[in-house]
Amino acid sequence: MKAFHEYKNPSLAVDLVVFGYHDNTLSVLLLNRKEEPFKDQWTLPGGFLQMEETLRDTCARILLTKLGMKEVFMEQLYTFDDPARDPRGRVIAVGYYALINPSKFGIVAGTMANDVKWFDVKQLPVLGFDHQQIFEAALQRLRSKILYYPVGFELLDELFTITELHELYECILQMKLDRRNFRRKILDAGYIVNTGTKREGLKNRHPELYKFNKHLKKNSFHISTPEQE
Amino acid sequence: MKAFHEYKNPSLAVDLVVFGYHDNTLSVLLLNRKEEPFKDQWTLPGGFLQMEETLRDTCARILLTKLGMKEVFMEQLYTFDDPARDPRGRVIAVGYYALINPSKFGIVAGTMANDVKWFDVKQLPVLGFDHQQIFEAALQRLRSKILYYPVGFELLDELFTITELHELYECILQMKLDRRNFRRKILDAGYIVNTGTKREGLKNRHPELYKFNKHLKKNSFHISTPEQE
DNA sequence: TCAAAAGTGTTCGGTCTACACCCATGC
DNA sequence: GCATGGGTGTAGACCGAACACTTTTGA
Repeated sequence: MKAFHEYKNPSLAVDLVVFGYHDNTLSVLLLNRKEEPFKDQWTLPGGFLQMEETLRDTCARILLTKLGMKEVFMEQLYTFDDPARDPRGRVIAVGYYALINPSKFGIVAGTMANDVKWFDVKQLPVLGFDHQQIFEAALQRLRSKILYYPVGFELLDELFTITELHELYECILQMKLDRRNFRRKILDAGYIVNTGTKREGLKNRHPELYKFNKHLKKNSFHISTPEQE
Repeated sequence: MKAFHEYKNPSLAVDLVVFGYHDNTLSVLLLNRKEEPFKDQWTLPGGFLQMEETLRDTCARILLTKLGMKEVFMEQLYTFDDPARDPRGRVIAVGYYALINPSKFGIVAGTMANDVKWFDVKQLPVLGFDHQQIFEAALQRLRSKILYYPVGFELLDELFTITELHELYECILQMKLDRRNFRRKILDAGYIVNTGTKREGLKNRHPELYKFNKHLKKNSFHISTPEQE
């Protein structure tokens, strides 16, 4: 057996799938690379792990320095190890996904540097490296997670109406959900709390505003979908 | 930005949670370390990634060379990155779990080298490194996966009775499941095929032998548990 | 008073659960 | 024939899906 330090090590990177929700559209944040390889192509934000960092630290550093975001929801996805995934050499990438509310950081389409851009998940450009694969894993995880875990609140404002939450679910899952059954499911699960206030200034009846219940009793619910996968 | 090769890299290892099922007991394979750190303590089998290997390759190499097993079911679990998880230095470990049928490899308790041993998952010794955490993640994954994906067949012989499959489920989930409802659920899902043969030589009625249906139509089922988690 | 969205309740049908009964075998 | 486990059926509870009606608001 070799001594501990004799092993050659691949580089270790994280790649981030940053989801944002705005105007009834689920988007992903992409960077336009200014260097080879994949110069002028769109890729996921990412970076190399520093020796003293945890993987979460690395993600947080990238989110803060490259994108100006902090304290966002984040979860590890999967570790991607195709030896050919990076033409520069052997790089193992740990995929993470993050959920952010774009309005919190004042970065919406058009106002950002032209090398950082939100893309509708339904209309992604060709991505460099194996980032298409990482993106797909993230979207799949988000879609299955939202069915049994209250993950949508990370994407909305602190106060929201049930209709807004409903639209978010339909947008992420890309399917129609019965409005009334959705409402009952979410309320029964105890995930949201009525604040007693209403959203004003709308044309029609003023809907009640809810907030996320951080101290919920039950720890799971289940939104049924016609095609379980 | 630093040039590509200037980054220092942590070591990259895999750690394996190898599950085996025998005599109505779910066991994990542990190694007794002969070196520091954690000398004479039990740990999960593991090893460092070689530059030309995928993570699966590394797992397969460890399984073959250390344990004499090949062509086993394997799945990536999670990547563990606590900077203090290995006292020798910074080591990132990608956890994998494997499901094997001990009778296939002729390694059962007592016949193996005394530094390799099966332990009942209910009576594990204190583990070195962060291997307790990795083990727990693996057991949790196995328990949730078996509810909707036909993963138990990796642990059984090619031919098995429904009662044997039922006992396996009860053993892994650590709960009683109604015998008759279990039978219907499994049969309706189409996951097993009646071979027409029967297990002979038992005291009572000879049960029918089934095999796993590799070409199933539906791709999911759901075993309900009293306490959904 | 009308259109449009928000809020509430009810019916129907399938699925899961908790059972009881018969069948095959070895002793 | 009897003890033991294997195979099959069924009534009731429960839950989810589909759907209709009333309420509130701005114009």
